[in-house]
Amino acid sequence: MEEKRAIAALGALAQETRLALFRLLVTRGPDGLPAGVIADRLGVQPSSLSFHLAQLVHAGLITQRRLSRQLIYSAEYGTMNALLAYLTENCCGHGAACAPACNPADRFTKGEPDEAPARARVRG
Amino acid sequence: MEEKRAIAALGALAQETRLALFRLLVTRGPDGLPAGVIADRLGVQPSSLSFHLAQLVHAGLITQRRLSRQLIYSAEYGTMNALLAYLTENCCGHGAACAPACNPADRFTKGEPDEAPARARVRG
DNA sequence: GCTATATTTCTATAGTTGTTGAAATACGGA
DNA sequence: TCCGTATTTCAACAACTATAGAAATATAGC
Repeated sequence: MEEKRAIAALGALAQETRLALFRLLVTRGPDGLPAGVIADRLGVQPSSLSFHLAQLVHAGLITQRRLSRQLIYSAEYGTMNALLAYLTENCCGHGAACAPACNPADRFTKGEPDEAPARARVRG
Repeated sequence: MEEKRAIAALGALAQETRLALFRLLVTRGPDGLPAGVIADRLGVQPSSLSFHLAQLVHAGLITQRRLSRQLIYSAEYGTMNALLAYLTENCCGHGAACAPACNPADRFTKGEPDEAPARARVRG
């Protein structure tokens, strides 16, 4: 990840509504949520939510897809992982980053078993 | 980590000078660097650097200590790790975060061997 | 105590960001 | 085609953030 994209991502997350929004989507996996549901959950006005959604999309942290009349937003895990790697770059020596990839695939393809899943692989 | 502290940390990092500054300190480990050296490396004016250093200190991402006439700044790895955990919370299911702790201790106590060190332990 | 160095604090200014409400656009169904 | 729902875009304003330069503070050595 280059500096500019990292700053965009950090700036996008450094705001109450957007941080809550992103964390909400992170827990939802690839399915995501429609804008209206997000607005209800977070208690923000539609125009304000739209503004924040656009910022997160522009930063590459979430993606948008249309499903009939609704716009569905979901977390972009790759960007988040790249950001974590960028922040921790060289923290443990010689070009290595400490942060591994967050990989929600297991959880959302296996029907959420009751026990905690195995750790995501590093750079998986 | 609570929301307010996470936002403060993200906001502190979402700026060109501060992000470069934090990443510089991350590579230096507990030894850190004096303000003057940082100003030279980043090419910013002392008053501007001081402003940015204060923001990072306030966000808990770096700490300050005095060494004679110099003020030495170093990265606060604990805060960074807490932030990574906060961002990835529940991304892999059931309250678990994917991001492990970045633990520079090995590197800085073993004299930086030529090969890459073992991965930092999770929540170590 | 005086001087030099290292760094911070203060003040002013320019630029960026978030909120609101009203109007516009996109889609689906009668 | 007309209507209702879902969502975005626009414009105006208040609040916050970054920068520069000048003045102030802290420390060390003579």
